[in-house]
Order: sequence, then C-alpha cells, then structure tokens
Amino acid sequence: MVPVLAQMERYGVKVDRDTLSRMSNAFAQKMAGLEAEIHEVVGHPFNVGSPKQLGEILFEEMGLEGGKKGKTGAYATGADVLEDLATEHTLPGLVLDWRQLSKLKSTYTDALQDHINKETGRVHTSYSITGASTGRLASTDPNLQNIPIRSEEGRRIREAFVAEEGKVLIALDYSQIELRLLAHIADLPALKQAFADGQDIHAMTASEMFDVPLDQMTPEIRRQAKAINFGVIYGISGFGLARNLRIPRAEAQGFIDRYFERFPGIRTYMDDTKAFAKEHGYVQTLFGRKIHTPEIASKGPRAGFAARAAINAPIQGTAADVIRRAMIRMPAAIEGMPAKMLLQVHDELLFEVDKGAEDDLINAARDVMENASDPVVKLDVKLTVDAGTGANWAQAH
DNA sequence: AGTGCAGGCCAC
DNA sequence: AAACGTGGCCTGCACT
Repeated sequence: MVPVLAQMERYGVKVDRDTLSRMSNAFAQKMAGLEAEIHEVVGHPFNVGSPKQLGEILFEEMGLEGGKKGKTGAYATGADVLEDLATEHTLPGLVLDWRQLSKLKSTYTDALQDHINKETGRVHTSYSITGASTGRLASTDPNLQNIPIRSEEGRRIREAFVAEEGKVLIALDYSQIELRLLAHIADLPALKQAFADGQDIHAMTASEMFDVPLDQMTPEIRRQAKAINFGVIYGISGFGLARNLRIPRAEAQGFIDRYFERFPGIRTYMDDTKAFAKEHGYVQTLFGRKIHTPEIASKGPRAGFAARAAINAPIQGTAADVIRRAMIRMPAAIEGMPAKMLLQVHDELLFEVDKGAEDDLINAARDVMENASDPVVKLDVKLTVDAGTGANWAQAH
C-alpha cells in the first residue's frame, strides 16, 4: 500500500504550458506599458520592482506625506500603504497594478512552466506532513496551495490546471469549516443554530451584532461582520481589526466588545485556551493532538503572538485533522472508481475523474469528508462539502 | 557566483 | 511593544 501523500505526488496535476505561456506574454506586455507610464510620471527611469527606490521616490523626491520607515530604515511601500496614497497621486495605483502582474508572472505563469515534468507533462508538488505547527500540510516545489483565485486576473491561472482528455477535475471543499469548528469548540449556540438552519453565517453575525434584521442586511454591514468572524479565529485585537476594516481603533474595539457580549462563549474559549497553554505548554485539537506553545510564557511582543497562535491552533489544527482523516480513508472509499486524488489545499481536495463517473465520485468523497470526524469526535455542527466540476481548476470552483 | 535576509504578496 | 492565525516563493540587495 502506497501512502496517500506519495500517491498524490506521483499522480501530479496536468498543467498546460501553452496557456501559461500565452498569459505570461500578455502580462509582460501590460507590465512594459505600465513601466513606461510609471517612469513618465516620475520623470526618470528606475527599478519599479525595488521597494527601496520606490519609497525614496514617493517620500523624498515627491514629498508625499505618511512615509514610515521600518527596522531596516527603508520606507514601507506595501499594498496597504500604496492604497492609501492612491487618493493623493496616480503613481501608487500604477505601481500596484504593476506589482500584481509581476507577482502573477514570476511566481505562477513563469515558474510553474519550469515545474512541468518532461515525462509526465504534469506538475508534481511535494507535501510536508510536518510543515506547519498546527498540523496543516505544507506544499513546496512548487507550492500548489497558493494558486491565485481572489482576483479575476489571477484566477485565470487556474485555467491552466486541466483534466486529461476524457476526464474532468472535481473540487470538493468544506464550507466554513473553521467557523463551524469554532461554534463547536467554543460552544456558541447561536452560531450552531445558524449552521443547522443553513443560514448566511456572516449575515447572521451582523444581524446579532448590529441589531439589523436579516431582510434589511447591507453588503457593507455583512462585510464588517465577516472580518470580525475571521478575526476571532485568529485571536482578534482592536488594532488588527481597525487596520483591516480601516476604521478607528475605538470603533473596532467596540465591535469586538459587542461580539463578546452576543457570543459569550468566545471570550471563555479564548481565556481558557490561553490559561491551558500557560499551564501545560501546549494546546490540543478535538482529536487530542497536541500543539506545543513554548513561547506562551514570553514577555513583550512575543506574548501576544504566542497567545493568538494558541487560540488559533485548536481550530486550524482540528480542521487539519478532519481533512487528513478524510484523505486517509479516501483510497478505500473510491476504490474501483476511475478517479485519482490529486491535491489538498487545506479545506479542499481536487480529483481527476473519468467523464461519466462524476456523480459516483462526488457522492463517495463527500460522504467521507462530511463524516471524517466519526467515530472519535461527535460534532454539534454538521460539516458540509461543496462540489464543482470542470475541464479545468477554475471551472471546478 | 552563492547565501541569507527583508519586503512584498499569493493561498486557506 | 506590537498590533489577526498558518504557510512558500519571488525580487532586490548586501554580503562573502
């Protein structure tokens, strides 16, 4: 019996070189145009890809306000800084566009071509089972767990991940698994009920927090609640939420206080988890796997990082346990089917399946994934899995 | 020419 | 004192 991870590495995923090559050329053209425009705005040529040079141009040559230097004495020119500056000047927006294309070209359309195996025509990533402290896998050479999806431009890179002739790709992903596990672990009745009722979870949170009826929900209020939901999983702070939502810190802290009021289990969970970590030097997933937290006793800035990591670890770690249990059971569950499990992306499994066998695979794989915690852990919240099918990874989502 | 870090940015 | 968790890869740059 070949171990699951080794099987996946051997199968690999088919990647179409021509698609990547065409996209790469298109990116190069657009970058050249932007670069010329950027040099014109600045008045002289420079290396657009050098944050150091850009910072000096923005904050010294051009004299824009708000330049902040980091530890190394260089001005910060990250996307958040440039987005703020974009209201003052045309240059930052142009640089942001250039950087997006540069990232997509260098890291994806160019680098992925170099990873296509000559014999198989496929890309074979490597998975490290000890790659992340929480128990997640880590993918390297190439990392196939960070292929773009959020931006329209980037998402198209997934069109190069294709099924062979006569086959399709099928993506199955857990819906909101970490929030569901949070509802169970922190014992949040309102959240559990919302999942049981199949509600829009961020809208429900917004409704509870801001006293807005669901039928009067606005996208903006929902967006704020979504940011808070994610923040809670990560061990939220008023400062961090303020930065994310771009609102005053006092207002962000007010949101958090309100959240704790409406979902009191959250505060108990956070306090209990920190106390447990301090006493034992580790925290645990629902399955009893230990995640060591040696820095929990630190003083200074490290203390905050360690506390947030300890709060996040049981949630992220339990999700990692769940999908790993599913992966281990998968070969037996799909035995005899013309289907191969190709990739894992934390809450998603990607399969390549003969046309005609889609429904069988989805039924079998979904059943394994949704029940992966059985029989060791009985969850108060059902795990649900969304499925998509297509000729490429973009369509399968 | 190789090495390692910093800054930046992609994913969940 | 820093400021939301887990990762990996790319370029620039300083260094040997």
